Amino acid sequence: MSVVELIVRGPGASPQGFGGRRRCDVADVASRTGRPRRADVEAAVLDATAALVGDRAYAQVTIDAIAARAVVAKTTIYRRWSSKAELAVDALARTLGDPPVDDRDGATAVRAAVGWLAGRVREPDVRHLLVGLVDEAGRDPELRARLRARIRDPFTQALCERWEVEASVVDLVVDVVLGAVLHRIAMSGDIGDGDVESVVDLAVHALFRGPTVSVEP
Amino acid sequence: MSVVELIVRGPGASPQGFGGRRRCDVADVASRTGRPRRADVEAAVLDATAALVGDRAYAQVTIDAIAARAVVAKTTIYRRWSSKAELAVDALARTLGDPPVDDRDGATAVRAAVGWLAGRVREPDVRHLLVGLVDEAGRDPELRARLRARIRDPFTQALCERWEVEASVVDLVVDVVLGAVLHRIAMSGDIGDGDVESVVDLAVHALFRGPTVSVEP
Amino acid sequence: MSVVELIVRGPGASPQGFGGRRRCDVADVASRTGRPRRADVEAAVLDATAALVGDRAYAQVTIDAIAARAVVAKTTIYRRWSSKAELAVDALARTLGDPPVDDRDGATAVRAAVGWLAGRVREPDVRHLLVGLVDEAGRDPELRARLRARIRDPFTQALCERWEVEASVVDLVVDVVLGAVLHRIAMSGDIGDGDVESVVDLAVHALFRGPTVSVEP
Amino acid sequence: MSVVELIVRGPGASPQGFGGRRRCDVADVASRTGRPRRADVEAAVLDATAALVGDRAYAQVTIDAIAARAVVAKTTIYRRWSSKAELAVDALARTLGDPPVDDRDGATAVRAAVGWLAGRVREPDVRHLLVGLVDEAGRDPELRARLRARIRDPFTQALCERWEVEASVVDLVVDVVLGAVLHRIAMSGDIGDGDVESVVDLAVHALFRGPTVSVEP
DNA sequence: AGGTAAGCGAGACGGTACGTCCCGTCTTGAA
DNA sequence: TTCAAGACGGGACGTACCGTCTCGCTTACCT
Repeated sequence: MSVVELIVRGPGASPQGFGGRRRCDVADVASRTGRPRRADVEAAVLDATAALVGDRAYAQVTIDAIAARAVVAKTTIYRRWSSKAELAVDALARTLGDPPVDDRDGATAVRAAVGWLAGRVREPDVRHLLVGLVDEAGRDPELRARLRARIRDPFTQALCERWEVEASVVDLVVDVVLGAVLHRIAMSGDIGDGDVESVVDLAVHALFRGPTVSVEP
Repeated sequence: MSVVELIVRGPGASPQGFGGRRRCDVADVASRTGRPRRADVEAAVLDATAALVGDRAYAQVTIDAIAARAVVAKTTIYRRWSSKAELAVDALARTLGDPPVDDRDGATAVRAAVGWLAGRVREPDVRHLLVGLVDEAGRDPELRARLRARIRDPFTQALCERWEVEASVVDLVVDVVLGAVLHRIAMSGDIGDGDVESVVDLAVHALFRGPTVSVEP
Repeated sequence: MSVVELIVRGPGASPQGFGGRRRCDVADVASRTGRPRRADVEAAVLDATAALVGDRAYAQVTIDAIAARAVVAKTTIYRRWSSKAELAVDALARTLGDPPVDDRDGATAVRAAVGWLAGRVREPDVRHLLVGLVDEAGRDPELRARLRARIRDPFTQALCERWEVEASVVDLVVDVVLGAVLHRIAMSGDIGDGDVESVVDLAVHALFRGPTVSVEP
Repeated sequence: MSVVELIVRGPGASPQGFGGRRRCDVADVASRTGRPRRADVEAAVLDATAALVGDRAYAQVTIDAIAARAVVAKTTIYRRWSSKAELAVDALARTLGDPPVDDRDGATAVRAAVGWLAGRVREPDVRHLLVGLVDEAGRDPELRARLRARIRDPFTQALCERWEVEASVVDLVVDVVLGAVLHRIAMSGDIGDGDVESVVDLAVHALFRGPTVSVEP
């Protein structure tokens, strides 16, 4: 089961109450009666979101524009996602994708996976989505949980299962890599390949040596 | 707009909107004529911004609320800062402050300084401002430059002058620390003291060992 | 904006501001799709306008106040009327109403109708609206046309059809009566019943004698 | 003593309390101490006002624009006139000017004077000023008084003195002529020469026959 | 085959904030 | 004192999105 599938389905249907009255979760299509939902809407909307977010920043992308681009009514979007942020999380998960399969042994493969993540977050669409969500997550605990569950956890989990490293340390590594790359681009507009390498090395080093490093002058 | 300017541009050159042009930078006080700007406005607005941003997130803080809290007209704010972002940068610079003076020798003092930065960014006001600005910086190169110049450069410069480390490496350290802490809080709502330590150690380690680290399993 | 329109114009053709285009005319209800406009909004807004304009002058009445009084969002007003002036014309037409039916023969009835008009324009709401619009009409040809079509023409037409007088002469009579009454009140704050009589007589006299009168001392 | 002089001086210095604290009246330059007022400011400001009001409508002309055009500071304007309306009245009086001297006998000369007034009010500058003031006069009794004293009364008075007609009737004639012409232009954008003639004839007829006319069908 | 329940497109709606414009007042320094 | 210059408080403007709602129509499943 790919991370994307896991994300879209959710790791346990997680009906933790998004949306007051509506049934906004994409997954629980359980209802048998009535006209079934158009199957292609979800992908169209998610792709439209990612495409628009590739050009302008997240806050500049309006729901109306997404709806227009996806050739879908705004109502149809809000029927599936209760807010722009929720939609963005799904769009991000879909755009981000899964790390490539890697048959190599431990450290090499782990480094490659972290490097892949660092590379992905440099892309405008991923970056804009993530930065926009980080902003909104500051004022919405549920969004934080969703973000964790859909973006960070799948990655962490994959690494843990495959190469037996501790989850909490991997979480930190992910936060360091994503945070550092995003912040550097936010400050400078871009980040050089060398600096990406540095950040990844830094983080992965911590992964294997343990997080705490003694400093001698 | 001075009369001289008006004469040069010709009367009726701009059929409406005299006085529309602004000189928004707080710094270029150059103008010697006319009523001088109230000296206390800047501090009042900046403090009001920081105070409001301590409670809710940056995007939730309206210019009207800032004006009301600073007991100042909205127009007065727009006369000095051309946008909310520009105002936020100044508020952040003011709120952040300078690292405490430190007489100790090299590594210890550097670590302390970086640790101080990590601690500051955990505070709600600094964090909200910085996260909000990172979001907006994605779509505004000038804001990026401003952010660099007002927030990161002073810190970097202080470290470089005092303890002779390379600026580009310090920049990276700052980005790693800020990025990692912000991202962790965005994902988890909080960051433990231990994790802060880890991140600081990680970054400072790189500072002294050089950025690139070879990894052996 | 329909999906079809969007497709024709191309996706992303207008990078922001979807839905920015308005169809402000209250009349062209043509659109059959979408949520229908609330039927009671128009009357509520128009009545609110007339009521507020009865107290203070037209320029003092804000759109926000009208919206508040009509218990309607400001955006809803701007969706139907593209400007305050357009709204005022409709409010004026509604408030002014039609001259009372009159079965009497020619001159008597005509005089009564003109007298009715003179009486109506003395009322604060009609007067404030008309004076405000006259001011704005000076800088807006479309508003002039609208004003003619909605206010003067219906009255003129009614008189012409019923009693067979020439339209151009009736137009002049209307302008004389309205103009004179408004101008007198603007200059003096009020106009006596006798003067109203004089003005009406003056105008109606011209109506039947023809407009040009030779003067011998 | 010309009407303009009469207007500028005021028919008795009339210190009826415009402006709370300031001494805004142009006339009472009595003060002996301090720097004397620049003599040319008044004409420059009044001319600038008339010139600007010739292009755009009264409400579109800002005090800043007038100040810029007159090459004068806004403060200087407000030192002499307490509001835009008061300034406009003076500008109107100056622009309007006096009826040309006329040695002919009674009716002919009276008709010529009224015709001159009708012609003046067709000019854009006079018209815009007058219409704008009529609008504002609706909400300001003092402005009404000023308008009467400076615009209508001098004209009326001149006619009364010279040809011995009753003031109240002349007032009505003036209101009919000005009102009708202004209203027609407001409605139609222009008024033909024939219609001006008609209006003048109408009014002057009333002047000599007495206002009330019996109507027989 | 008809009924029922939901999906869908379209767009109106309430609400909030924005950034601009202009008014009339004020505060400085120089004349 | 006057004047130039321009900051200031205040109020309204018209726009932009958000997320909700209400229509009429469509499309499945269930009697």
